[in-house]
Parts: sequence; structure tokens; C-alpha cells
Amino acid sequence: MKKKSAAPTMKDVAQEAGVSLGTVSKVFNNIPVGEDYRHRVREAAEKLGYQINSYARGLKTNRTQTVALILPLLHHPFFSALAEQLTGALMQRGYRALLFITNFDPDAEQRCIDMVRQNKADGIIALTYHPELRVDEGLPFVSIDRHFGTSIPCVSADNFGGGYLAGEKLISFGCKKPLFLRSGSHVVGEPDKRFAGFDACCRNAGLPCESLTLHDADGFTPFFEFLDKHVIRKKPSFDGIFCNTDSLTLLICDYLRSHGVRVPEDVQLIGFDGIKSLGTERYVCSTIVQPVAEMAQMAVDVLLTDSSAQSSALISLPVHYAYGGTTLDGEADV
Amino acid sequence: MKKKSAAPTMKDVAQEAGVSLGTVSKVFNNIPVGEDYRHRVREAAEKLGYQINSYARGLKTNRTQTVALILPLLHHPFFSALAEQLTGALMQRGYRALLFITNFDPDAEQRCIDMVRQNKADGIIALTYHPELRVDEGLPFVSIDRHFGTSIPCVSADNFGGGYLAGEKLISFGCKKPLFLRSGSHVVGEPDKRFAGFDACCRNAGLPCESLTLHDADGFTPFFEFLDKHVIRKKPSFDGIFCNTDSLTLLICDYLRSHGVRVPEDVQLIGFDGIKSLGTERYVCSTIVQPVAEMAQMAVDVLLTDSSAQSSALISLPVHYAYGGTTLDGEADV
DNA sequence: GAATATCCGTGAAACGTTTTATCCCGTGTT
DNA sequence: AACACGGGATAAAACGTTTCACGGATATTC
Repeated sequence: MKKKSAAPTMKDVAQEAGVSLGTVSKVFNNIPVGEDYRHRVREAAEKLGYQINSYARGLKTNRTQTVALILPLLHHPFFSALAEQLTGALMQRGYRALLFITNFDPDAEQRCIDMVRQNKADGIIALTYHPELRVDEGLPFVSIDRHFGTSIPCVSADNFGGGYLAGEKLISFGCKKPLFLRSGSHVVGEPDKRFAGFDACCRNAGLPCESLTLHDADGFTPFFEFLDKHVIRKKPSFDGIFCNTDSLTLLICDYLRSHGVRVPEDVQLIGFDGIKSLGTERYVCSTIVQPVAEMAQMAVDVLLTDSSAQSSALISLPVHYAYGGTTLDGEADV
Repeated sequence: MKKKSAAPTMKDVAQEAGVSLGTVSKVFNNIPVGEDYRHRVREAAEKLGYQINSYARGLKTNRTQTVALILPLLHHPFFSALAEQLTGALMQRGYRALLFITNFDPDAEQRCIDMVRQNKADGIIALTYHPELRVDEGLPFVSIDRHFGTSIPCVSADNFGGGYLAGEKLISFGCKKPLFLRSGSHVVGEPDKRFAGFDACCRNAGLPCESLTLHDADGFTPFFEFLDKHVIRKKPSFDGIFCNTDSLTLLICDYLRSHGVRVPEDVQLIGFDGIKSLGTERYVCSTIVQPVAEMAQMAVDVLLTDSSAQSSALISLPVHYAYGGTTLDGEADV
């Protein structure tokens, strides 16, 4: 009878099974071992309720079956869907997710990466804003929505294509006077190409495209003033608005309606992300849906398959158009 | 010159600083050590870019500065806000969050807990649905929104009070015929007390309160049929509806409006959670706001402060009422 | 000024694994 | 029947920490 009731160790299992320590280890690592031995070990482990100690294992192997997720926040449908899909994809491959929240703070981003380094995760998947992150060579790193020219692979939606698609849709609705609204200095990297795509489309159609960018410090006042002047007061100078984010779409839609502008009769609205909330404005707002599940899956695949080959690649996944209540992959049902 | 470019270890630092291994360890654990020594060590560590190996440390100490978060999903404003706040509260106390997603699957919940056991996290914060989880004694565990009678502390919003408050509000708006709608068999545990509170309030006011519960398998059809019959076809039989979830509120609001029922002129709607999306229906839907940030903070505090005293307590935090665009703590801005 | 207490750095053992080298034993070959 | 061979279990050495017992120096006391 053991005096300590501490968690059983491999040694205990070995003793219980009457085999050596090494043999137990082999069993738990699926290394060929005599059938009878394997059985005895499994039985003993079961009996003792043995669970492998992953810290000891991690120390020895330098692999931890853990991947760090670094995200700016979670309380936004795109990010939370991303986090959820990433976690799912990781768990499916037997990995665990270590979650870090940065609040868009570049310093926090760097701190997180440093923590990961000391924490010995097997890799990092991050959506960051720091202009030049310092990250260990040798520590697998996949970036989302931000392409560093360097050897860091980036997974992203086809933002240019999405912008272009948004343009095509607005035009197909009969819009002649397109407007692009971009909010948040947080939108950098790949997502910033949405405008380029939209602009290219409008240009091709011979339609001039105006755009307005909002800087964080100002709040939404500039937008509202602009809308007051050009859309609400007089007969709308614009009949189709592409917002670079669904959240912005909702806000704008709300504002316009509460000021007597009918959506979509007077002005067509189209957003980007594919968040469910647009479904509540059913049959009204369209959106370009990001393939979040595929992005997550791809990020995990790239991270976990040692592909030094395609390393510095920018992988951009196809988006699609949705009208009303369609949802971001795995969006809430109720 | 060392041949290996592997990560530097304490031994390297010790050598570089000309002190012993134990001294280096002490420096990194804030154990009193001569000022000169401390300085030499810090310097050497800096020079070598040393980072402590938390797996070795975890192995030795059996503490890992990591807490497991077990949640059903993330793509719902309440859960993502919760996850974000929990992660934040943990990081603030120097802990890291290990994230598990269960999809409401009781087996997955148990599997996660078992994984945590082998993973040697310092504690678990979980929002679960499994009727009787088996969890290690000795492994700190805090439940959210579900009170096990046992020695497991539970943190939750004041759901009964919230329901009562919802009733008071509807009545103060002049409602005479209240209705309660409850969706999702997922709503169990504490949140299920919302109805009890609402019912108690109505009863006190002498108003009969009808209720309708939706079971997952059926989809929303039963709701829609009921609404068709009692609210839409004839003059509404109900003039105030309390939905047990904001997501449901949105759905119902949407449905009613698209069928010619004016909200809130014909029917008052009030939800529960405090999600931002209600802000898009500005000046229309009210909601009972859960104090997510406080709940997260409390959960972390209880978990990390060895309080065997208040262990089996049910801690319920006050909710408040919000009208239109107010938001869940830390909800997305755009 | 000697004896005792105090401080603080050192060395070594231990944490629970993985892994390499070793050794045993049974099989097949001539 | 002797020997080489090889499959497969064992023993032991790491992995990078923490911690405890030890001891040398300095400070305190009578």
C-alpha cells in the first residue's frame, strides 16, 4: 500500500504490470511491443487511473501538443468564429489551444509571442497588427490576414476578390453611384485590399467610386456628418454603399433608416464578413462571406504540416456572396 | 563557443554569470539573493536571451500557471464575451488560458476534463451541461451558470432577479398580457430560473403568464405557428414577450415585423444577455444585461483564491436593465 | 575575543518522462 | 551442436527546473 495518494506515475504502472518503465513508455507512444506486455500495461494503467504527465513529456520531447492562438479580441463575430474553428481544427488533430487576447495592442502581441516562446507551444497562429514582430526561427508561425514578406505563411480570405464581388453585386442591383466606407485603423493587411477590389470593379464598369475612411480617434461622427450631407439631406448622392465590415454595415443601416432613408429601396448596402446579425435585417443587407472554417482548417494544416516549401506563401481562400440571413460558418442559431 | 544553438538553459546562464545553478533559479523565483548576484544573473540572462522553461518548472512544481476554459461554443456573443473576459482576468493574474470547445456535447465535456487532468492545468472554469461530471478532487473547479449541489462553487448572473426585472419592465410599459418564450434545451441550470422570476413578477401583479418552450429537434416552427395564431392573425393576444435569450429576441422581432406586427407599438419585446445586436434595433428591444466582466472576474478570483470556505456557494451577480443600444461588457464597437 | 546565530550561495537529488545502448533469449543456419 | 542473428525488454542517462541540506562567511551577543 502506497502512502502517497499522488497521481500515479509510469513507474507505478510498470510495477503494477510487472514490466519495466521503458516498456510502459513504449505502450503509451504506440511503439511496437509484445501483445501480452501491451495488454498488461493497459490493464494496469486502467486500474490505477494513470494519465500521462504531459509536462514531463514536454520537457523530454520539446513537443507539447499545444498551439498558441493570438487574437485581438473575441467579442466580434468574425474573431470568435475564427477562434472557435481554430480550436476545433486543433482539437481534431490532437492539439490544444492556448488562447491569448491582445486588444490590438502591438506590445501585448509581442509579449504574447515571448510568453509562447517560454511556454514552448508547438506553434503560433496569430492575427496581429504589430508592424514587425520578432518571432523565433524554428517556431512554426502562421499569420492570418496579414502577410509579412518574410518566411511567414499567411492565410486569408480573398479580400480583393471579395471587394470586386461586392462591386459587381451593387452594380447588378442597378447602382450607379457607389461609395466605400472603411472604419477602423485596425483594418490593415489583407483586409485592406477590399477597397482595391471594389475600386477596380467600379473602374471597370466606368463608375467613379468615392471612399471615406474613418480613423479611430474620431468616433463615427465623420461618417454621420458625411451621410447627413450626401445621403440624407438631399436626394442621395450615393445609391450603393460597400462597408468594409458587417458591423459597420449594421451601424450605417441603422443610422440611415432612423433618418428616413430606406434600405435597400433608396440605398443598397453590402458588407463584408458574413456575420449572422445581418440576418436580422433580413432581405435587406448583403454581405461577402469569409470562409472562416476553411481559413481555420488551412491555418492549422499549414502550421502542422512541415511545409518549408510553400512557406512564405500568401494563401487566399475564395469568398462568396450572401443575401440576408445566411451566416458565417458556425454562427449562433439562437 | 557552444555547438548547439538550442535554447539557453539555466545552466548556461549560471555559467555565463559565474554563479551556481541554484542561484539562478532563485533569481527567477524572486527568492532573496545578494544584490550583486541578482544583477549578474539578470545580465547574463538578458545577454543569452534566456527564457525559463515552463515545462521543466511545471514538472517540478506541479503548478503550471494555466487554467482550462471549457465552453460549449464561441460564436455566440455571451460565450465569446465570457471567454474574452475570462482570458483577460487570467492573464492579468499571470495565468494562461487553455481553451476547450464542447459543442454542448456532455461526452466532450468529460473528455475535456480528463484531458485537463493529464495536462495538469491549475484549475478549470467550465460552463457545462453534463448532468454529473466526474472531476478530480483537489483540482480547483469553478462552474458557471450551473450549480452542482456538491462542493463545486458556481458563478452566475442573478437569473431569477433578471426575470423578475424583465416582468417589472414590461408591466411598467403597460403590458397586460405577458408571454414567456424559451428556446433551446441548452438552457438549463441557473439560466432556467429566468422564467421563475418572470412568472413570480407577473403573479404578484395579478397577471396570468403564459409560456412556451421550444425543443431543439423541432426548429422554430412551433414558435412561428404559435405566433401566427396568437399574435399575428388576430389582434395580438399578447402585448409583451420575454425571450430567455437575446438571440431569440432578435429572431422573434424579425419574424413579427416581417408579418406586419409593429415592435414595440403592438408588442413589447424584452430579452436577456445584453448583446450588442439589439443595439441595431435601437429604441426598440430592451434586454437584461448579464455582468459578464464581473462574472469572469469572480470566477477567476474564486478559482485562484484558495477559498475552501465559500466553496459550495452559489454566487449570483446583479443584472441590470438596458434599453436599446447598450452593450454586453466589452462588446464589439465595429 | 570566542561562541552562537544569521545569512546566502552551492551542490545534489528529485520531478516523470523519452530514448539510447545493452543484454537476454529464442530462432535459423551450416 | 555451435554460432551468428535479431526481436524485444530492460537499465540508465538525459531533459531543465526546484528545493533541501550543507557549509562558509559575516554579524551579534556576553
